[in-house]
Amino acid sequence: MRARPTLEKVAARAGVSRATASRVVNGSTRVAPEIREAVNRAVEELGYVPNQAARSLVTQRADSIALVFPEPATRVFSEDPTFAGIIRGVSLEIEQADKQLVLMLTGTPGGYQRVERYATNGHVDAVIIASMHGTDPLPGILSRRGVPVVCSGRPGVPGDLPYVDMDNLGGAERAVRHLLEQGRRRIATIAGPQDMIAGIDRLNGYRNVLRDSDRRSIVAVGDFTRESGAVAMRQLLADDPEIDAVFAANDLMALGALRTLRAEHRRVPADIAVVGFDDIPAASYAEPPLTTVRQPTVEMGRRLARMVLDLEERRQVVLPTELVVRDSTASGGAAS
Amino acid sequence: MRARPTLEKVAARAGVSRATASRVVNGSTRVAPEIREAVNRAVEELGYVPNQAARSLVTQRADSIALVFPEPATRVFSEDPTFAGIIRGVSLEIEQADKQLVLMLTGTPGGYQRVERYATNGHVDAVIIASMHGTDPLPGILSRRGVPVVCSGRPGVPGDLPYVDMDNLGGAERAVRHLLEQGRRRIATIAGPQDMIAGIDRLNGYRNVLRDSDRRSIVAVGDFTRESGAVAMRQLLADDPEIDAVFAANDLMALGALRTLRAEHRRVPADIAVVGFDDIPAASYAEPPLTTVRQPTVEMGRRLARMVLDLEERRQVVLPTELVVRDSTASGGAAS
DNA sequence: GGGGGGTGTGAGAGCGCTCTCTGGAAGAAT
DNA sequence: ATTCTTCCAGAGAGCGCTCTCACACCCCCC
Repeated sequence: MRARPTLEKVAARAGVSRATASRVVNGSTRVAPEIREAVNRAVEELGYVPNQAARSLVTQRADSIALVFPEPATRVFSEDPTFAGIIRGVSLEIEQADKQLVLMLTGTPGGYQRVERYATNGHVDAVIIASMHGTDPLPGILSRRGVPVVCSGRPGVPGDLPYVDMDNLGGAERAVRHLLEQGRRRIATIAGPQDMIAGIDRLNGYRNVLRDSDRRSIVAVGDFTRESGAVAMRQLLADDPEIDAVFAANDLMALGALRTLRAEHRRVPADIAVVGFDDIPAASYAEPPLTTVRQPTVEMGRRLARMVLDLEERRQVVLPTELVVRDSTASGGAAS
Repeated sequence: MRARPTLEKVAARAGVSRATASRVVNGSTRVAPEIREAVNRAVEELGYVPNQAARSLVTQRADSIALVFPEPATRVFSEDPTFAGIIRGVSLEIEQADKQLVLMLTGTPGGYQRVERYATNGHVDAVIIASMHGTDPLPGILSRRGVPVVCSGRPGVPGDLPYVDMDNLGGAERAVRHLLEQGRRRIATIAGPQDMIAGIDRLNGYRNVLRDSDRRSIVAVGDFTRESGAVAMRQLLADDPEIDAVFAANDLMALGALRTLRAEHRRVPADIAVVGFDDIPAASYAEPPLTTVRQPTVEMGRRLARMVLDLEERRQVVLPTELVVRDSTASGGAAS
């Protein structure tokens, strides 16, 4: 590999000082047009690219952003396309800002310290944390150490940490209201883990709507996996065989529920309607296609990135979710 | 953010020179034990962390590795857990080597130039390319520019570029042989895109086995999406209604085929057996659970990383695949 | 025509680190 | 006892860049 040209060489070729060359490269306007031209030509001819390390050393900026997936997240990583969407969104914005995206999956339990070291270290300018558990200490720690941080999902501990969240509450409310509108009478829910904000909010949304309509809640709790959805559905059916609708707190659990219902010979949507949450690709291919609540995952990634890049005014953003109606809640079924 | 301590401060506190402090920090053995001890204590007390930029500037190494997903890959990103597995594997090894993982999704068409600039730039020490199309020019370009490169998947153009590939050929052969052993007579395939090595190899595996058994090939081509699998299956059925087995070149297409078969009231596996490839999570939850060929994706990621970290002897590795038998190919079905 | 203000360029320090080179002390060999 | 070798620590250069400061120059106004 031939040695890369330095600013010095560019300056020499253009017949100016290193300082002026630097000014041109960094887009300063206070340079005479003809000189700017000469420097740009030299840059072009030599194929000059600034040395990031040297630049960082003096500017104290790294021009890179860390995206951290804490250990619990890495486990579901492969089956949950939410993360893929976030990564894409973040990547899009980071690329536009001409910075680098450093991905950190804290696979090992000790991974946190590694992240802490790297982040407090000047390696990265800011950290985006795809934290699932609201009680995750990492955002607080980093923030206190002076590292700009933004969380995907509202942190559980109240405070002024910046975050981008989905409207889980509103989405759940809309989903359950939709079931009511379809004439469903006994509406159960398969809730998510109650130590995750998303799980809590979605259950609250369900409860809010049922309370307003004077119906009682029928709740089973899963852990966002397909298997737990199947188990929860069995339990729900055993508890109350009259159930005619289920709101699952995510699609994976809804898919599990569908499986149980098939095994128990309950027709969907004729006997029982099912709604999920997330709108993962598999939802639309389910049998029957699953009504669900869509989340703007790529947009979430973008906003997260924009926030740490200081392109965003607000420090706390909640993105709207959208009900996607498919066959699993088709109306008229309740009449049978 | 309080100023981070420098080596100078550590040296002062330990009562040694900067050079010696540097030696200790970098684990040189040629330092007296008591001095090493003193320096380590100072590091501890001050919470010293080396400045990577300064280090890179002099060592000419970036201590970070780029993982590049070319544009075509980013599209399927969200539905294909293969990539998630690779990322995890790479991340695991990189973490162990105490380096950084820079993720680059070349979302925009112009993204290639950005990757090229970054890589030839000293930003990263090496590049891992999750290239899907065998004819991707990027690996060759970077390699010629002196950047260490390794590809996930065998490059289409013959040469000595390092790669880690799955045993697509062997896996396909085993799958089709399995169908023969189950007594299936007319075995069709839904092939993948023929501009991807994985698509080509899997089709060749299918052909090899059928040729050896004097059966004729029945081929439809898809593009690895669920929808294309459904379409291909319809076409296959129209072409030859006597088909009693299908080998799909990936699980998504197999899932699509399953959907078509259900719509056409063909029983699986009684009337027709289905095999997929990849063993994505959805395969085991399909109706019926899908027989498929498992790929060691995390292991692939690890090997890719180890290769660019020079921890691997061989420059070209093919990882074994494994047939996972589930209900979709249960035997006896052909008799009905 | 001389002083003030503005504008564009160059000189040079220094970011924090590694690494070579030199020097001195201690041990081995004659 | 003297010289040679070995080993360890320190001095200092310099990686490539940015940025402050000083300086030269030109235009305008009184």
